[in-house]
Amino acid sequence: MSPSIKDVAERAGVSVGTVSNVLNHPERVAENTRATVLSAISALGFVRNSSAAQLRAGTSRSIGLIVLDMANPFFHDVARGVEKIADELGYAVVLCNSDDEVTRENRYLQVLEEQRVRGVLITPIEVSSDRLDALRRRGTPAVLVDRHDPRVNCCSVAVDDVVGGELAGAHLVAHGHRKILYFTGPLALRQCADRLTGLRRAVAAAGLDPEETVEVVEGRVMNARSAHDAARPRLAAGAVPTAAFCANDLMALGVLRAAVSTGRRVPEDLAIVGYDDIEFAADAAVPLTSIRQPTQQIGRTAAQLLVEECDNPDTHAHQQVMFKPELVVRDSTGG
Amino acid sequence: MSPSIKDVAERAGVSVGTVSNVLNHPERVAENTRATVLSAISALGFVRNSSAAQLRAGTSRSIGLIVLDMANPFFHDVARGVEKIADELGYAVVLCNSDDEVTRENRYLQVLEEQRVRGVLITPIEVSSDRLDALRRRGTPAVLVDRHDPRVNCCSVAVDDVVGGELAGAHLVAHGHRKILYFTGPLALRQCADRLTGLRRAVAAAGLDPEETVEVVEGRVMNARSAHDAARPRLAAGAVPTAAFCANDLMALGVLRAAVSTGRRVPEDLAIVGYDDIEFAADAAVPLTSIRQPTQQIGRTAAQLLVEECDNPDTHAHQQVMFKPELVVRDSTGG
DNA sequence: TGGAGATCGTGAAACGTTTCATTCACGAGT
DNA sequence: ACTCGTGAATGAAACGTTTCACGATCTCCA
Repeated sequence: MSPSIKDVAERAGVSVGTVSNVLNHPERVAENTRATVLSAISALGFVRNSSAAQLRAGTSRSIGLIVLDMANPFFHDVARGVEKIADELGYAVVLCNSDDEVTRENRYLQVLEEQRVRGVLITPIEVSSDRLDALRRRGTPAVLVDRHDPRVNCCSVAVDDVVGGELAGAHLVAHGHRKILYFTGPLALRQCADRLTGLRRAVAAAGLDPEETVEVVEGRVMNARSAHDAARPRLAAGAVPTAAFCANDLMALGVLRAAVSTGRRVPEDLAIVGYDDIEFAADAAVPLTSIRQPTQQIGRTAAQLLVEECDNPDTHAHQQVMFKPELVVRDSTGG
Repeated sequence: MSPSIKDVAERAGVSVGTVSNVLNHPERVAENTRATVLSAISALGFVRNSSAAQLRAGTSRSIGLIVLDMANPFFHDVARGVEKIADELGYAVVLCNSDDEVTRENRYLQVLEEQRVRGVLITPIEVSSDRLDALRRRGTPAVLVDRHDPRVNCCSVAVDDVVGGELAGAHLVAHGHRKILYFTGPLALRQCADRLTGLRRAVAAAGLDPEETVEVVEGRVMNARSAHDAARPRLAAGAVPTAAFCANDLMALGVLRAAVSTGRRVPEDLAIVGYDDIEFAADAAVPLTSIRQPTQQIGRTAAQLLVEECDNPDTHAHQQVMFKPELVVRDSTGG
């Protein structure tokens, strides 16, 4: 089908080894031979067959990245960070989207292993994955993203969600709020539970009773619609809460809409704090106060850890990196 | 390093050919041999080396997808549609994000060609790409996504932006608006220009003078911030326009924020129509009327066209598919 | 009993690279 | 005149599969 290195060699009147050298070690071949070969290459439209190259080389220069959900700006930024570092270090990134489905996750792990990637960056759907363990046992390093390994068996990079909850709680309490709604997804998710822990801790630290001050509104899904629906009845009644903390920005937007449509002013009648500081947070009708995570940094660090492990499999020591989130104050809490 | 088919064969006491058959044509091998081989496989933790397989097979079962910007929900949905069809037809999708940089686009085209993908789906950054032409000339089919080929040399799938502009214009005119601001990105972009053409056409169709009715506000970038900044002075003055049409939803959100912060009520004082119908449009403080494009459908159709071309390179005839967008009415125009 | 099928399994070739030991050519140094 | 060294190119082996023509073994029936 497409021309091979052999065709190029023939046309240039050299051996295949020389053509290969032109491709991979240009300095080893004399000026004019190189020119002849290069012109043969472009005349024939030769494109290297990476399967053959990789088969022979035995090792690839690529890493896999499996994210939970490409629609989520968080993971998009993580991917950006990963690509940046990979680029610098000469690795290619194979991007996979598990879409929160275990079967997809497993399929991608299989594909990546068949492709002999050097390592894998992954936000696993479940805390422990047999498929992932098997991969690691066979010698492909993995780094967990936005998760921690309960057994400290591999590197991981995450953000401290308890601190995030505390930042939000302290901010609201400092503004005088004494009745705070916490809109959250399933508390079975570590992230949701940790943020609540932080919120309560901040409330307690201010000498208030968490039981009395914090009301938890737990929903199944974490989108704007569900938060809007959950918030409406609690706001319509002219009720007590003066503040809402939401487990992500989408939910915060939902609460904001509920406030607007029930005639409550933000932040005068209701202060709102979101989480993630997605792009839209700053551009909401009332710009949202939110908790920002160092997303790109997460990706960069994860990639660095992975490459470090690939390059020094023996001396490598696993690390659990934990970043601190940061509070971004905007109009929704009175700026 | 990792065990090969040969190790498996040895352990199972069969030939390599038989192991290969177990992997690829299980029906050709007897029940018990198959069982022996399978247990050898799992005992050794054998994972097929896809480089070798592909090298020998000569052809891969994968297609490339190069999108402009993974952060954009539009492309995310397109990707979803592509994956769905590819899945059904047994193809793997290699996802690439050119991030609007020509060098990245070219690098990915190179990588995909080296991997011998069967075909490429791409939203090219520039109308014509030499690298892409070369790829096609060498026999890798390509389908354009959200773009059209000026020379009708390959398949393409896009949406009619003129119709989108017309829908928005007709809707606003029907609601009595006689002074409409059009917030847009560079009119050099076909999409932006087409939407304006449609808007003017609708205005003219209602017997109004487009020159007088439509005021164009052209910005360099198409995000919420820029639209907000451009809108503020034009709204603060208690000025004439009663409606805004925005070239995308992000800009519409920016205009909405400008309206809220200058005390204009939406839709009473200012009606707003966005474009794309992104997820957030429905969840904005005032849910946005918007123009919806059949995004997943675009991805599905593009994938089908590509696979069709891969499977029947000879009988294949290029098609330029053009979908019609649809108006989604919500509160921001008085629902 | 022999022969025709059918059913399974074998073994070697081939895919397109990279690598590396080897050869070649040619000056320089003694 | 000879070795030595150096820079350049060669050619064959190897990477791990898949494929395919060919045996080997069994079953069935005349």
